[in-house]
Amino acid sequence: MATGAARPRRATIHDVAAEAGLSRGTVSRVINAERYVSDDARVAVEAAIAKVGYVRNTAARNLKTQQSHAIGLIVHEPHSLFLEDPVIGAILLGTNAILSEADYQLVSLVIDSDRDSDRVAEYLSGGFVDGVIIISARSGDPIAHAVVKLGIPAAFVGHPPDIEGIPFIGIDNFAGAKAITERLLATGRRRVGMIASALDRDSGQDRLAGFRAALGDAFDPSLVVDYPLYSHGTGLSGMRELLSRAPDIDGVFAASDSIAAGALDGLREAGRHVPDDVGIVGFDDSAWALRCQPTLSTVRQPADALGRLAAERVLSQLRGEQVPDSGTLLPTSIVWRDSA
Amino acid sequence: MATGAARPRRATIHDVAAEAGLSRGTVSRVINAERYVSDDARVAVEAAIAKVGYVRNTAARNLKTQQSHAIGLIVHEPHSLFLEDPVIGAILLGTNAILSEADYQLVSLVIDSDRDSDRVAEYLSGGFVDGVIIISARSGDPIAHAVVKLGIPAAFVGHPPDIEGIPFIGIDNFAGAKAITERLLATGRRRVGMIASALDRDSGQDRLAGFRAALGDAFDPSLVVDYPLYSHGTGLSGMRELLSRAPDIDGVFAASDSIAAGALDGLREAGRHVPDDVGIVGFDDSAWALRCQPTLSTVRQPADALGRLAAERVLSQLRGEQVPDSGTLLPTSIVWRDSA
DNA sequence: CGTAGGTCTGTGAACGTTCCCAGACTGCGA
DNA sequence: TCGCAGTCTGGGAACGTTCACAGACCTACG
Repeated sequence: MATGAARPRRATIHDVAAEAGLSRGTVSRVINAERYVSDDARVAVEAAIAKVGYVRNTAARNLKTQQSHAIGLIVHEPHSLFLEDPVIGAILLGTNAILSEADYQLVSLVIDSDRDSDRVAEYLSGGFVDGVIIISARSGDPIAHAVVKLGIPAAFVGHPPDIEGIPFIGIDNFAGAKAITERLLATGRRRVGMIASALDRDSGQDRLAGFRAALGDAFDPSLVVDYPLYSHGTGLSGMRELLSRAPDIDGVFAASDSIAAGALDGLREAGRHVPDDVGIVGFDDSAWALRCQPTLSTVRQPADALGRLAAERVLSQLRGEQVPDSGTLLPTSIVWRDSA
Repeated sequence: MATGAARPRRATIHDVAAEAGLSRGTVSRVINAERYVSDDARVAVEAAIAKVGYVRNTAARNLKTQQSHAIGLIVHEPHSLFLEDPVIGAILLGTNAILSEADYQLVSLVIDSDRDSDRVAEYLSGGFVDGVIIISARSGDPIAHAVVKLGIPAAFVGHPPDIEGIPFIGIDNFAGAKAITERLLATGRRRVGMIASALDRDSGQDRLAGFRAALGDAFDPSLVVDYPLYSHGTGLSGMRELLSRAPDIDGVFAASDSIAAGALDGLREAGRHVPDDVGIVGFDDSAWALRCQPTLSTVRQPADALGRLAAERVLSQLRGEQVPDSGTLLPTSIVWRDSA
């Protein structure tokens, strides 16, 4: 029999009240840790809860309180990348850790097309979530504007250039990119290029700007290629392109570790040795970095902390606290390994 | 201002009824696509819904119907692996596609420790999900037994050896492993080893058994190493161990693509050339396979279909249909590339 | 001793939906 | 003409919780 027996009726707050010889109200006060409950009552209720195996009915609670106790995590990436990108994964884990502590359910909403975008906007207006965390929003993002309009408590991870009124948590992409490029230059490289990506977002823009700032007058626009996605494929194509444009290239800053991994494959394909012929540095210090051959020098970003902080920002708005409108930038650090 | 303005009251079924000049009951019948609604009423209600921007209140619905409209996806893996493993990712995507079509919310429950296990068991008994899909259950799994006891509609992906009464969807690991090992042998390899993994699960066991069957009398237990996790690290350690045990090894069956990727790094480290010195084959045909250098010959498993089918099994139980107690095994195929 | 203020408890009402029943209307055959 | 089956609609009741309110009790102070 696969259909299973009829499930037993779940215990309600009434059963607990009857068992404890008290009223609904008192039980509710114990459950919600409110004031004005005597020690006797508290003990009795707790014993009764354990005895009848009571678990609070979320639907009834949500209905009465007009809240969903859910937070949406909106990710603007293709589904495939969502699963593949270790940075997003780490952010998700951090967010989830904080939210489950606070008894909130995380709902992941992946936006892959304009159709998704509309569906998610409708979902948000339906009150299915009490707040949202938005990852990697692009400029002109309709979802972000819908969130502002609906007045839903929110936080960005990363900083979309054109949206006001929502706090954001990010990293200093400019400083990180500048620092690692300088470090790469310090190894004596003369012809240094970049495989840029996601220029429609602040992360992509700022990493490029940092690279440019590090090079100063030596900056050569023909040594920069760019592609939309932070992906292995971007690195492979980008490296091929750079090699064809400048066969004498001896250093590459890849805008992410996954791109760097692709670039390494591109160099291997072309018979170049890393780091002797070409030095490569990445960005993220994700799971890719250690798995590369040779191991990748990269910029470490605290992805887990980004997720945690964003979640805390949303929760504090939900508690009605005044949240600083401005953003927070977390510091990055350089991890130097064997690829440069 | 980050706190946002007061949100407007959401339209209810009453508003729709008033707008359409009909009663609650009729509106509800239209929404739930029931019989006995006149065309006039249907049109009027649909217009009213659009006009007032009505979205159904899930909490109220769930409360009344005593269902959560959520399905749990229970994954027995460390959090890190959950994000990294492309097979699990593909299963998740397949599951989610089917469930969201049927208006069910997917809730991922990752079990990383015994504490998690207890928490999830309690969660399940709380009625937060109407059904569960269990991935990669180990033998003697307490959660699986709890599910049977609670009578929650469920389906396994993969087949835990000691649990009856729950349908499962799997692949024929034995046949796949046997076939690719035979193909590897056909390239003329003489000393073929295996890096096995997850021997506490059917997938691990069956892949090892298939390998053994393919070798027949030539099977040499000293050429098999095993580690708990399907991971890159397993492949690296395993390859080092195999090389130290049998320096003349010329073929390796890795129990997963991620293991194969690690093994490739191990061979590179030892200066062996693939496929000239050693031929390597993997299992899964995941995103890793194409990214390896050289590209990996492997067994393709329809991970997306596994997820879809498991979801459908659970949904049909929810509809009260009789589901065959037995399992379904989906066929695998061999994808031959450059690593052997 | 009366009263004020604090603590604690019980109860009715409400959240928005679905389910069920009663009843109105229609068409059709006896 | 009547009854009956089928179609359609309206409204009461209930799901399990939280909140507001009312009232009981205790202590302490004038």
